[in-house]
Amino acid sequence: MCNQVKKSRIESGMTQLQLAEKTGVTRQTISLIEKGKYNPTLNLCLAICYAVNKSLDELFWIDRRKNDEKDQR
Amino acid sequence: MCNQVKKSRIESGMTQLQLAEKTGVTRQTISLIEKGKYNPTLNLCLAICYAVNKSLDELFWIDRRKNDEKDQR
DNA sequence: ATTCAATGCAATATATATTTTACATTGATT
DNA sequence: AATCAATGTAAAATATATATTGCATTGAAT
Repeated sequence: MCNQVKKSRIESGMTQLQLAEKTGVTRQTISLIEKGKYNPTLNLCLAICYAVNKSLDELFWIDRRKNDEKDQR
Repeated sequence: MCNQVKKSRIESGMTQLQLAEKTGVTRQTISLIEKGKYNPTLNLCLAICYAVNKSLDELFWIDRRKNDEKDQR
């Protein structure tokens, strides 16, 4: 519902663990990012992009949040 | 040399302080991001995009790092 | 030559992203 | 029905993004 990481990872035929290893983080980190419960770091976003061969916009762009939505920065 | 934040901020006619206020962070945070010394959070990247009306790719994309470059995640 | 806005930068404090370890569930395979 | 890979999740620990405060410099304007 938030980002396209899970979709792209599956399209790339990778498991969470494989993507985690390829990007140098933990499986939980990948899991939580896919669940939209994490606010990942730019460098990690880029690493994921490289791993699944997508751009930042393709994986992480979110149309301008409505101004009444709470954001956690 | 790393991202296009400073360039886009200036084109938008904003000062570091104005961009900081608009994105809900501190001036130092903006300063360090522009200097490429910070690894900002995705939500902050998005807030900056919205503030200067650019996409993630336009502001933050970095072509796949050479594999001998150190990365700090 | 002063003033002031904009910026760079440093030290310490705080919030939060990420790790570590561990356990539970589901679905496929045997 | 037992095993195993893939995933979800939780608590505590660690690393690091961000805030806070404060001072220095530069350049434009007066």
